[in-house]
Amino acid sequence: MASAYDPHGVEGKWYAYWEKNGFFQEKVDKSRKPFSIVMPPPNVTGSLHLGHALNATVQDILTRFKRMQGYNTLWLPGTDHAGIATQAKVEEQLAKEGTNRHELGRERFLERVWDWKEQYGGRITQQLRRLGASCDWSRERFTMDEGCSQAVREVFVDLYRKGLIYRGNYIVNWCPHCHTTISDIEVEHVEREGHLYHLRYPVKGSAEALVVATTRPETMLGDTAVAVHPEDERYRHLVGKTLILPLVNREIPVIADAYVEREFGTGAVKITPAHDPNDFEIGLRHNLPNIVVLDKEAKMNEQAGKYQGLDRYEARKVIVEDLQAAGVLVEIESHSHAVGECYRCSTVIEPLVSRQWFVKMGPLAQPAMEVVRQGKLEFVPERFAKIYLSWLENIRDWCISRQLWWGHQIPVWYCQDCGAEICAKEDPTECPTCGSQHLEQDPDVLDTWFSSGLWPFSTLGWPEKTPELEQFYPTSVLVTARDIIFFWVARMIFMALKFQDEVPFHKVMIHGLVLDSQGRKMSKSLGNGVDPIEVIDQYGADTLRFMLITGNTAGNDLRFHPERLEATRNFANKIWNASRFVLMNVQDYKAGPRGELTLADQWILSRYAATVETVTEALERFDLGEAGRALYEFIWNEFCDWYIELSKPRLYDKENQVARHTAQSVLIEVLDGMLSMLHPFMPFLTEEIWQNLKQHLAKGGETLMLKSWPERVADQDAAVEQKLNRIMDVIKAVRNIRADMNITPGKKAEIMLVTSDEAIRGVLESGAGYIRHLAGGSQVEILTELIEKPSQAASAVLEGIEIYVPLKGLLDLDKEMARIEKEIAVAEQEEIRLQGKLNNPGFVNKAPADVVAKEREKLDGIVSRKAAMQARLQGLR
RNA sequence: GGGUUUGUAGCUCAGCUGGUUAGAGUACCGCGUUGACAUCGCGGGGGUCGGAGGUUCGAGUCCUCUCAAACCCA
Repeated sequence: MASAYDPHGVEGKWYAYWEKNGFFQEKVDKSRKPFSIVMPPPNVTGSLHLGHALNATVQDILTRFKRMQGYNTLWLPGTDHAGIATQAKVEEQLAKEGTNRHELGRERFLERVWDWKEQYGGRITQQLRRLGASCDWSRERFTMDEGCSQAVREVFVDLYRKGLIYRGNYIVNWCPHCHTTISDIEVEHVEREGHLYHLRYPVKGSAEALVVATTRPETMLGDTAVAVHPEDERYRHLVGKTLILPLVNREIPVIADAYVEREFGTGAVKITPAHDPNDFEIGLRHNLPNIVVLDKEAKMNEQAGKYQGLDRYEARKVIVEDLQAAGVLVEIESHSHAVGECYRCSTVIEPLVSRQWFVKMGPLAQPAMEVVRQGKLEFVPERFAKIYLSWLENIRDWCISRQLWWGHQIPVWYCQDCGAEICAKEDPTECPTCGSQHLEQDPDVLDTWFSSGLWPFSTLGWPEKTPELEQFYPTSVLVTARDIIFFWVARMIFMALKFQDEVPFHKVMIHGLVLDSQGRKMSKSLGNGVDPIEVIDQYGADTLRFMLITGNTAGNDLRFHPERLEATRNFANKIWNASRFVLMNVQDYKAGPRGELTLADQWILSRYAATVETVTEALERFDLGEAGRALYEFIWNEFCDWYIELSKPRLYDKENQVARHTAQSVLIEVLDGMLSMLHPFMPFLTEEIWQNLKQHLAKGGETLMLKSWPERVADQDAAVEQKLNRIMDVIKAVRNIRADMNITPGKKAEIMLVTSDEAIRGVLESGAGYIRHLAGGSQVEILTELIEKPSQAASAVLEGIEIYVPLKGLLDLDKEMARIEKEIAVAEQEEIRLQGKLNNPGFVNKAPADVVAKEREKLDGIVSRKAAMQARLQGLR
């Protein structure tokens, strides 16, 4: 084995081995408890980013853990057809070829998209393999595959027939760049500097005028009213009067509506129902006409008269000039306000009234809120339940039609002869009303989230009643980032409740976003993205995985710091070398009953037991960071720093084969368990090592990933741990002396330990060898008392133990006295603190007896330690 | 405007239901290479836990207010 771990070659080798042998696949097995996860499908156009890497790592850890625990495990992968994104990719291609989708026609265009998907769509799933994802690729799904499409049809038709899907003329978010509607949550609100234009609208038949304030003067052409607050004294007399709309000379009414904010602008708002969602609502309340003045390119249309053909921003300029010339413009104020942008292309969206398909949310949202309120579905961390609920409480109907070609085409046909509207699971051939065969399908497709909303059950075979659906549904947990709670999580929940009468998953585990080192979102435009594949190439997948999950706590965002990768890489190397040490020293090991366990053996087995417990419990509650940290500490600080060192004398002692064999057996046992627990976190490294270790194990197997999870054995031994802790304290104290006294590590020194306590004496005697070995002792002498204190010795005092390191002629007396004085000062501080506490009647009377006893014991220890140090100081003077 | 989160060592973060002298990694200082590892070992310095009140015998941890930052919603 090389002296440093090199992930290159190792990772690909084991992934291929696992996948080829079908270790990721499990058949439905009713005799075992199921554990299932459906992967949030990444966009088929996408390539892996760190967010995916974190998401997949979390799922993989949980899956590998549960698999080792013996659950019937399924982690189902797949990709999302990503309507706009994918269509845009192919349109880009076509543009390069000098053509476009309209020239190609719908059918040929879709062929091209499928071709594209076949060719490039597998990229992200290949990248997930690099990460070590142990999902069952044999069950990989795609939101547009046959089964998912069938489910979409089923759901659409059912909701349509129940009146939960309707078509209507409403205001929607139109992206002039993507040429499609987008849903409310696909609009990002961005704070922008703009202007507030004050315009004077004359009152008909009067010299008076009403001044309105607006950020979008160009939409005035579509104004159909002006609104004021009903209780606004300034304008009360004008309500019901008629205004003359400048430039177009249309008569519009002054209406009263409580929506108007009196303090904002002039307190009078122009109402353009066709181009503003709030105005649209007001328009409905007051029965106002909608006048659409912008077209699908966001250019002024024929309703705009002489402005027709102008882009909305050019139109603004021209109209403002005209208004000024007409004396309508009163003033222009600077004003910053939130502008809606398309989440994909950042084009300012245009609210537009048009005819679209909607899902009626009220009846679907209610049960979706109930299951969370009743605890049938839990969010981890639970605070995300609040965000989810408040969103559903204010939900508006969901616009599901998209003016794209790539996606699930809406299963509604219009009869060209009688005008009938047909919604059917199977494509109809003739009109059921008039028998005509002139049917035309609605050209729009469904929002991508409509199909991903069905993901937890469509991927398990629904609408068929499959064994998979029966065994693995509801899924155990959904793991996802917090930014798609609305987009996706909520939709899966209400769809599942509607079509399965059951939650889609028992728990939702929300993790944070991966940010750059300055805390900014990673984005293409900022160029601050980090490619996980590059990280894997450089450090290995195990390092990336471990760094991602130990970086912070559940639900919080994580800043990406390259230095942390180095630290984790070092940890991987540490494991590698500790394992290398074990393997090098067990070459001759033969299984068989071991001899008596030493204190060190008992100690590491006790610590191991505690670690199994901590790690298992942490994983059970999805606290991966805690589990990872517990493993890190056990492996580095306990196994490597102490146990390996403590085992060396026995391993190197050729005289005592029983002792050597016993040490070997404990090393093997602990290493085996340690690798098992670490496997979900660092699958490649652990498999590589374990394959070398398994020949020494009673229970081998083909792969570590199918090995059973270490049992939670309750043999943690507090007495043993206390004993070894005492020995460690002595070793640390001697090391401390040596460092302070500049005794070079190579130089051995005599160590004298004095104790009058029988029990402590026993412990020291059993640990004398350890002390000599780890504290650089030439010999260790244990005395009950010391009549003549050595004057030429450095010393330290522990509870019940005095330590002397004789330094013939080398002792710097001043330095030694200063050392002791400093120690005494620290002890005194502590004594004062404890005395104060124990003299407080409130504490003594009200605190639990064991807490008080502990404090008293501590004080006694300090007092005697201090006395011993003072005596020592006297002796030196 | 409403909501959520964060504020602990120079930096990045732990610290579960309030109870040892508040931890780790990294950085820094000193010593060190004979047989797991210099991607290492040993030792060390460094924090009035954002601020102010309060509850409590006891607060980094609970409550109120306040300051600062990030994000979400309107």
